[in-house]
Amino acid sequence: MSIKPARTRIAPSPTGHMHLGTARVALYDYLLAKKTGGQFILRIEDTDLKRTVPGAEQEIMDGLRWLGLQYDEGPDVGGKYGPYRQTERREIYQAHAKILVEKGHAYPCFCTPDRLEKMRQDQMKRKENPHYDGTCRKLSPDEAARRVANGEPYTIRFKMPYEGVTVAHDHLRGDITTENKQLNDYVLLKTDGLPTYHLAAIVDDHEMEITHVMRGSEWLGTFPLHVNIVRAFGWDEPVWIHLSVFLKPSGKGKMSKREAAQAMKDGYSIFIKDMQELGFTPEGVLNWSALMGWGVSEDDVMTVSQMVDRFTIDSLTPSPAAINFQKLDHFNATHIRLFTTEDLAARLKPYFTREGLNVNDEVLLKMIPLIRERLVTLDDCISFGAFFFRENVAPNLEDLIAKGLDAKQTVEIARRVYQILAAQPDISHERCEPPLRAYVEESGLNVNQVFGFLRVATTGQKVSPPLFESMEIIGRETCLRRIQNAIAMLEKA
RNA sequence: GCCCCCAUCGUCUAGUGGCCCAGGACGAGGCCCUCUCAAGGCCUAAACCGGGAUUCGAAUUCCCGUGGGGGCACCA
Repeated sequence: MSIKPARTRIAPSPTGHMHLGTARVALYDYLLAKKTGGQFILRIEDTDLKRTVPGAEQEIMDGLRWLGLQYDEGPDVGGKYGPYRQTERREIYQAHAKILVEKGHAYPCFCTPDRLEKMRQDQMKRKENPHYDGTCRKLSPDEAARRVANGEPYTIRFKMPYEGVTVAHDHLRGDITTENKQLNDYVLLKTDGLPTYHLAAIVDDHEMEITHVMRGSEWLGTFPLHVNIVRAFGWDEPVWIHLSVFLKPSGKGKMSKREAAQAMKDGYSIFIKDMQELGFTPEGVLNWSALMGWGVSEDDVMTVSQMVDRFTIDSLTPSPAAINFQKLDHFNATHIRLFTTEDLAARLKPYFTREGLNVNDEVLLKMIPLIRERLVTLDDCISFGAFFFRENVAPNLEDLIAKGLDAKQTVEIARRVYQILAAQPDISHERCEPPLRAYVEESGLNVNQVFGFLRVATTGQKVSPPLFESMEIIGRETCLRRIQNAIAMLEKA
């Protein structure tokens, strides 16, 4: 691990919802920057005007902030390497494209999309690899300049060597050798004057002094191109790290729209914006995604600061990883148990409020220790603890009836239980459990028959936090009233 | 079709020639604890894709298959 401060960047394009994969790369970028005392940068790659969707940029910024991956430089925070939105940097790319043309590494191309498309069709028909045929590469500089001056629309293409090989070095995969004839004269600058990714990313990474480029392995195909562009400029290369992609849970192929929809049905998502709503925590999501593609030998529950301590780019893994949502549950639940009561209270409150419940802060603080280890997602607090904040509960009659008994027999139990509890000066755990246990003993009933009734009567549900601790929080008056209601229900049955 | 990448339990991974009859985590199963549900504790099953080669010795190196993934745009 280099001790020199690293400058890393996450460079998403605002073309849709922020994906889990983006979050993971951002996390690694963040970890490396923090570990080395460097900077983590957000750059928006919005050069495809047709695909840019309104709000997507904001979603990315919100997503990063929600995750706690605050960038040191970016469109909305500034920085001395700005602007951080590529559409605001078009002159920079045009100037650089010009440099490449002047150095003989690029050339203007006047071929129309129609001609290109026809050319491609012909090549396919002849079973050749689709590639630019080099028509405009043969143009003399003078003629090219004349046609440009004439106002003819043109693109700038990179002049890829026809012969030889390009050796590009990836930190995780070693040297990757590609025959140059496999490569293409890619377009660097489009007719609209905006750059393609290939030019924009390379220029920006250099201009912004990015030291480590982490990106998805879908860029491996054009990796040799990028390396050639850097070399054509005569610049130093960053450390390149191509991360593997995420596969769908079955491991067969990457996540598609269909899988994303299925995940949503199961209460999961691959989009960051959904995570909070589904009750996931930044800690859980981060810890989970960190471990897909990063090999940590043991004790893999980590906070972000622990991740910073342990992170090295050498421990990243190159193989594709299947998404495993069960593991998300595990990490989420584990982190929830690590939160302080106060912290958890603040995080839970919005979910209760969302449910239309009026939260009493004192009660909230008291009930949290009871439900904490039962929560997998934050919104589970509703099913486990909504009854704490309701005036009345509405149990099902069949749940109320003790197992193996009928309504009539249960009424007997209920009355007895009421009597016992009403006789207590308070409804504390210490006070209530012993006499109730004694009653179970002498009546010959089993614990679940008695406690089960009480649980359903007081909480309204069959599954709840520990009974006596819960009753203590619910309070004497409310408990007794709820038991009375239950008795009334049973009597009517 | 062509090119590139990847390959250890079902899944995520540790392992950089002997420490490995392969370790951890999730998940699964069992037991304990127990007022429900959890949590927790203990235990079990579960993997080096196949074939060659190098070596005294290979999960670890090299070849060839096979499988999987990605790419072949004036998209990123």
